[in-house]
Amino acid sequence: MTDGRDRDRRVRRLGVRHPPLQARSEETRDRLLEAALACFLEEGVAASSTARIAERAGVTRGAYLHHFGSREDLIAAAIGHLMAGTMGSIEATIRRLFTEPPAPELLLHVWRDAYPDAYFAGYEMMLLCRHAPRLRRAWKQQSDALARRRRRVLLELFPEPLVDGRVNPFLEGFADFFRGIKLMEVVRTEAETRAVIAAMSPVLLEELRALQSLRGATVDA
Amino acid sequence: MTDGRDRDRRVRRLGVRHPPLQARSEETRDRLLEAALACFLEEGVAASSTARIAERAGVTRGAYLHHFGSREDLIAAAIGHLMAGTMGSIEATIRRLFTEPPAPELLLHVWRDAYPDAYFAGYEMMLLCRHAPRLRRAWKQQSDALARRRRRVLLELFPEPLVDGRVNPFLEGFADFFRGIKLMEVVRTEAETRAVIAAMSPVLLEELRALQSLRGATVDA
DNA sequence: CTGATAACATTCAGAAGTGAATGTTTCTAG
DNA sequence: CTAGAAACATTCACTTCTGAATGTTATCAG
Repeated sequence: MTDGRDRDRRVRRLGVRHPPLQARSEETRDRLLEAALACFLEEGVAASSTARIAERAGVTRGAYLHHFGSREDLIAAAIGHLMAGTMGSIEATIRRLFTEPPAPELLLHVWRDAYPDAYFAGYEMMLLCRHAPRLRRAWKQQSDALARRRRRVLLELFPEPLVDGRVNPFLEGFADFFRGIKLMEVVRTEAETRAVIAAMSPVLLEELRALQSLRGATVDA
Repeated sequence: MTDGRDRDRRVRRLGVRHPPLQARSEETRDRLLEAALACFLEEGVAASSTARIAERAGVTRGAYLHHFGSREDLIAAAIGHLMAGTMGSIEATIRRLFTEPPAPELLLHVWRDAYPDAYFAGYEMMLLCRHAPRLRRAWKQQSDALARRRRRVLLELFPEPLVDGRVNPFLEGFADFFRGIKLMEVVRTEAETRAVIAAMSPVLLEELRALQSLRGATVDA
């Protein structure tokens, strides 16, 4: 009951960090999350028991249980861990989309760099959200943080009035297209995937060009 | 061991169908598959035990076990059942795409009619395919059948040389976009979804118009 | 240096799920 | 009308997973 309050008080008393112990703890936590994501990716979420994850992390099941009260806790944390890990890549991709010339290769690179296999674990967890309110809340919280960061990048590249009106929604749709592509990789060959991207290239690149031409421009009202 | 051969011989001897018994059997099978898909959709594949599915189907666990030797068998069959059930909708959607005027509402209708919630079960099963070769084979077999049917519709609407070269790949990408949209519905409001569709409408509709203008035309070589 | 506490480890009991094994009923061919 | 097979039902044994309970070790404030 009062654990949370006690801990807060202690943390306040000691300052924000107490490195040695805390550091070890956070490393264990990180190892567990990394192992969880790797396990989800390679064996599937359903097949990833907490025991298997702890084993892969090289910690005991007890350590896992110390950090995460339940399997759901772990998954919720894994969602955050995955998103945090891909923030950099997403930021880089956005900059690239609106600075590099929109050639067909650009889309191939986006597909390869910005949509790594790790996303399969994300899709599985996203679908879990459908039936787990707590996971859905965790997802929303994390994706909101990601959206804020994305918006900051876009505000650098575009004048404010344009961002929410045209660039943001297009980027969402653009991302959705690649999410669909990524999902279908499960049952497609790489050649088929490339063919689909190639088929959609003209329209996407055209819109990209149109948006690029608006960079730095301002729109009144 | 010889069950398969014996059965084949018997079927050949008696003709392709022996209705009354066979009918009851197939009805049970269908109920199981329907229940499985409903369960997958409403509770998630992971949470859908064979017992729960049998219960929902209103049959005993024994009946289930008689029809499907393993849980994987059931899922493989469910993949086929889901695809078979959506064939008609897909065919109708394709006809609609290339006959109706490409207005923004068209895309909203496509989203609503051609991508029902039932697809969430499909996405979960698709992701299972990543770690289950048998499921992947089942998926490929079914989706090939679906592709053949789709091609037949397209050949009606377009002269042959165009189908594989331009129309088919575009349709794939078009579908991928909506798959991504559908997937993200898990963590989006309907308003957000509509905004994304609206943002992508111009480019998609333009391409659709371009393809429509090729209907009935022929290309030599 | 010492008590308190966080971090980690081990054991345990209960729940659930799967498929094999073994009945029982219903139907149909001959 | 009867043998036999298919459809359906029940029971059972086995494994696996999870989280609670409880024990041990390492760190730090005073």
